[in-house]
Amino acid sequence: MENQNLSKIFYEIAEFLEMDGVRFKPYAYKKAALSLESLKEDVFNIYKNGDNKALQKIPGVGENIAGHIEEYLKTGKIKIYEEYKKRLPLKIDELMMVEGLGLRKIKILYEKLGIKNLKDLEKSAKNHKISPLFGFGEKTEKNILQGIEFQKNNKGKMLLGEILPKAKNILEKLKNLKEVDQISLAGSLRRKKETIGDIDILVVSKKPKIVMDFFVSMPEVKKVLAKGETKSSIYTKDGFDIDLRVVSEKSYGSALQYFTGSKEHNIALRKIAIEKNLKLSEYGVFKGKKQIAGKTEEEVYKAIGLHWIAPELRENQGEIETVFKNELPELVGLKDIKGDLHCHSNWNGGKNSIEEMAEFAIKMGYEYIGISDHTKFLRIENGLNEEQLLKQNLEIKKLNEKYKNKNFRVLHGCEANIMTDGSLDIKDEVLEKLDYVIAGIHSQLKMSKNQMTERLAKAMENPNIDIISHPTGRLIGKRDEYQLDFDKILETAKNTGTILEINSSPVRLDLKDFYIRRAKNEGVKMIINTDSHEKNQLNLMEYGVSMARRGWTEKKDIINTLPVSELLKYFK
DNA sequence: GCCGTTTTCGGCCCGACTGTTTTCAGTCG
Repeated sequence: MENQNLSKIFYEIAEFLEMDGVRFKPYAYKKAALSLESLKEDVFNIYKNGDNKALQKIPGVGENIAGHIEEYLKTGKIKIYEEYKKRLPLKIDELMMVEGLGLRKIKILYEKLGIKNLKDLEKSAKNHKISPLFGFGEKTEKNILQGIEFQKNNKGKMLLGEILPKAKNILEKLKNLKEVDQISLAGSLRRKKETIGDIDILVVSKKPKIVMDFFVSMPEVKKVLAKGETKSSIYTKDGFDIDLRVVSEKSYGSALQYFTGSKEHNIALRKIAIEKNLKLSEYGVFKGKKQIAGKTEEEVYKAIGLHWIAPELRENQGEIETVFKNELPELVGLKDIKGDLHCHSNWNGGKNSIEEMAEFAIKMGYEYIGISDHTKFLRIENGLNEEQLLKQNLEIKKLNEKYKNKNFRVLHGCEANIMTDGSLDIKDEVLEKLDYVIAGIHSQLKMSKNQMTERLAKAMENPNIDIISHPTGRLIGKRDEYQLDFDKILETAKNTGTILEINSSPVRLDLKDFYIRRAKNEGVKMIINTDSHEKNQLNLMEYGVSMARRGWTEKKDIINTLPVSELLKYFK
C-alpha cells in the first residue's frame, strides 16, 4: 500500500513550498497528505480500477496532485519532489525539532551557512555564525543551542501514562490557588493521545498576573520559556513543557475547545462557523462583533449547529460528519468496566498473591478478576506448566468459596504462548479446564508478514483460545509492531469469535486507537485489560479505556463491561 | 493547488508572544 509513502511525500512537498514562501499551496498539499493518510482504500487500486479522474475523487486531490500520484505509481518518483530534495538537501525533521526554528529560518540557515542538519547547526551556533544574520540575533543563537540540548536529553514524546499523573499534580497545585476560578487540562493530554509532547492547562481567573507569577516560580520550573498576561510556558526539571493560558469566564468554553484541539478539528469547526457567517476563536463564537457563545464547550458547539464532541474524538477523522448525522457513538467509560482478565500473580513473575489481586479488584468495585499467568515456554517469567495450572485451578476454586456471598468471582485463565507454527505451549486438555485462555506472541517477533499473519490466524482458530493479548506487539518508542496483515487478522477474529485485547500498559496500548476503530467497524469484540504484574497496576485500566474511546468504541464493543454470566458466553 | 447548499474565481483559521525590528515576520499552538 503506497498511501502512507505518498502522504509522506506530499507533507514534505508542503514543507519545501513553505520554505520558498509560496502561499496557500502548502495548505493544499498538506490536505491531500492528510486525506491519503487516513484513506482506507489503496490508491493503487483506485487508480487501477479507474484512472486519473478516479484519483481526483479523493478529497483534497485535484488535477495536479492526481498527476503526481499517477507519476509516482508509474515511475516510483515524483519529479518536483526529487528536484526539491536536490535543491534543499536538508534534514528538515531534525532541524524542526529545535524549538523556535521553523521552515523559513531553516532555509535561510542553509542558504547563508550551508546548515543541513543538527550537527551543522550546533557547530555554527557555537561559533557564533548565526547571530550576525539578518533576522537572527544573540538570543536566537542561544535558544538554538538550548533547543539542541533539549533534543539530546529528551528524545521524542512522553507516554500518556508517564505524563498524566504529573500533569494532575500540577493541576492540583494551581487549583488550590484562590485566584483560580476554573481549571482544566487541554491539548493532546485531554484528547488522551498515546504520547504527549507537552502539557496544556487552561485557567479562568480575574487576577491572571498572580496566577502567572505563581506558575513560573513553582519549584518544578527549570526555565521560563515565555511569560505574558494570558499565556506562559515553562520547561520543568522533569524535562517537559507546560503551557498555561488564562482566560475570562465568558471565554472559558471556547478557549477549552480551542486549546484541546486537535488543530485539524479546530480548522474544520472554524470553517463551519464561517459558512454560517460566524467567527470562532478562542474568545468565543461571534456574530459580527457580538459574542453569542463561549462560556461552555457545549454552548460553543451548539452555536455552530453541532452537538458536543468528546475530546478523544477530536481528530478530524470523521467525527464532524458523524455529528451532523447525529450518529456519534456513546463512548465506553471507565465506570462501565466490570473486571480485568489479564492479571499475573506471584505464581509466575507477578508480585502479589491471587487473593491480594482479588481484594484490590473488589476495592475498585469490580465484579470479577481473571488470573492469567504466563505458561511454561516463558521461563524468564516462571511460566506455569500443565500440572501447576491445575493446582492453581484448585486454589482459585477455594478462593471463590470465600467470595460466594460477595458477588465477586475469580476467573481462571492463562496467557499461553503462541509458538512459531501457531500452536500453544500448553496441552488442550488442560486449557479446556480453564474459564478462558489468553494467547500471545512472546518470541520470534521478526517473522515475515505472511508467516506472522498465518501464525496468529492459526492460533485464533484453536477452539480453546478466547483472547489474543497485545495483538500487534509494539512497545511505544522501543519496538515496532509485528508485520501483520491486520485485515486478515480482523477477518479471522470475526469468523472464529476470537476477542482482541486492548492492553492498557502505557508502553503497549495495544491495540492502538487506529486499529481499535477498524476492529469495531468489522464487528470484532474487544476486551480492555491491564496486564498487571502487581495489584496497583490494576489502576492502569484508565489508559486502555482512553484508547478504546479514541477508537470510537461503545459499551457493547467491549466484553468486560458485561456481568460475569454474560461475559462467559463470549468464550468459545 | 483545491474548492463551491450564494462562488468556476477568489478565497484559503486565528491570535499571542518573541526577537528582531522600528512596524513586523516568524513561530507556535
